[in-house]
Amino acid sequence: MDGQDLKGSTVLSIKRLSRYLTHLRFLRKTGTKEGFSASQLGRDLCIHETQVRKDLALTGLEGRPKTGHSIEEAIEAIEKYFNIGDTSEAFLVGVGHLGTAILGYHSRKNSHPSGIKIVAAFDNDDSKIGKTIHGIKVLAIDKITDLSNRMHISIGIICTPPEAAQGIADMLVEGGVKAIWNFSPVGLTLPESIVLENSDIEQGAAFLKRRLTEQKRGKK
Amino acid sequence: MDGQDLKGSTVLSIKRLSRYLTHLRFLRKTGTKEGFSASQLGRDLCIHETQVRKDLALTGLEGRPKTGHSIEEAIEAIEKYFNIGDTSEAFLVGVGHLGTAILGYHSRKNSHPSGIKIVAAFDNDDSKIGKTIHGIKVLAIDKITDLSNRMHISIGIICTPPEAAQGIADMLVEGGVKAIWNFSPVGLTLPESIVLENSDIEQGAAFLKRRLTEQKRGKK
DNA sequence: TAGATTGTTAATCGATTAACAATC
DNA sequence: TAGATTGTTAATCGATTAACAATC
Repeated sequence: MDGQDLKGSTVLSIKRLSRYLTHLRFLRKTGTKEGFSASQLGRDLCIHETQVRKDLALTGLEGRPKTGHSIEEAIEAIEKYFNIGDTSEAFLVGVGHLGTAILGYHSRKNSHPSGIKIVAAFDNDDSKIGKTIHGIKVLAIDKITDLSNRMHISIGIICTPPEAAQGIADMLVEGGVKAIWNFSPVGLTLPESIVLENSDIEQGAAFLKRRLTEQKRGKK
Repeated sequence: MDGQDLKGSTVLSIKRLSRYLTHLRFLRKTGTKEGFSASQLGRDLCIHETQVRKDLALTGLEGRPKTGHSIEEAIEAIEKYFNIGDTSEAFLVGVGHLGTAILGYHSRKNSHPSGIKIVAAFDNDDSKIGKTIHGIKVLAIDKITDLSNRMHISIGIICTPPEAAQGIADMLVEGGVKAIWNFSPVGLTLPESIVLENSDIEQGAAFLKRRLTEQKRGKK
């Protein structure tokens, strides 16, 4: 199986690979060693070593018995798996606190470690339109579809309040985006062909509340 | 099985229940009907109806054949399942863009729809310390442990750069928090008893990049 | 060589979906 | 009553882990 092979890339393996990449970059920056083994990486991230091997196999990476893998080679393989070198351009809609935070991660000129570059932002608030945030100009919502078509934007990032999310998604789809990254807590209805990732932050809060509740009730 | 029963609450069912709650609150606010069925809710959120029934059963909610469930009763049951009425107090560490965004969601005086209230924020940047953001005072990092102990804080929210995350986690644990909500992209090492939720936003970016890559390579 | 590690096949485990009796 | 919907048990599906041959 090589990196071009599409088989077996489930959402879970993809997100683990993202964690491997983050950790390996961290090792490259701070560590002294050039190599690692699947069991080491698994120990660091609390993931079973067989799982790590299967995931790494998805990228086409090959190791050597007894020696393990090269950190540098593994980083390259995972970056290629994610096609990080080929930057995807994105529009971000909704420049509230969260939108501004996402802009901060994805707008810097030369650093796109995840391979996504936000090239314009949109809001319906007149006091924001025209301003520049993190070097990105904020434009009016009604420009989304036309601009997206003309600039061949591939990703739309939705950071609006829930009421607005579906309407914005429709505009982005009409603008020809291939993927939508939805931070609003609503389920969007989209054409089958559109890639959708929901990053509803409040689900994390719910999880914590429930586990704390279990502890409390369990102790009674 | 009733709401006090701890069996079967996996991380997946918990996060689905969070989505049900969001959607049912939305229906209450905007809709005209008082009831819903598991199949309707499943259709709205693209979740199998049997799954919805099993998840709702975890909260102890009971419906009536032919009629379905009451929206109001379901919201109450899920809120009780998450113990949302019993607000948990939290410290937030790292008041960058993301930290500020999270503060915006969880600091407002009277509205804590997820049951988490941030009561203080911390940063190591002198230009931020002493300021008030979203009504919350920013304090120096070295106050975390002592203050957390004295105030009996139950949740620590980490929005720092990756290098700092483990050190902050240690301080929070020493301060007696029962749960950590980690937005930094590193795996934390914590005592078994601490509840941990990782909300690494960049994993969403990785997922989109991979799916776009598959589409592109598949078309070739 | 011996031992550590890889990569893969088989077994297990858990989550989802199907089937169906109960009932309003 | 008949039909829709609930709630649960059984079957299926997919993801994780165990086992093991290959090899440096």
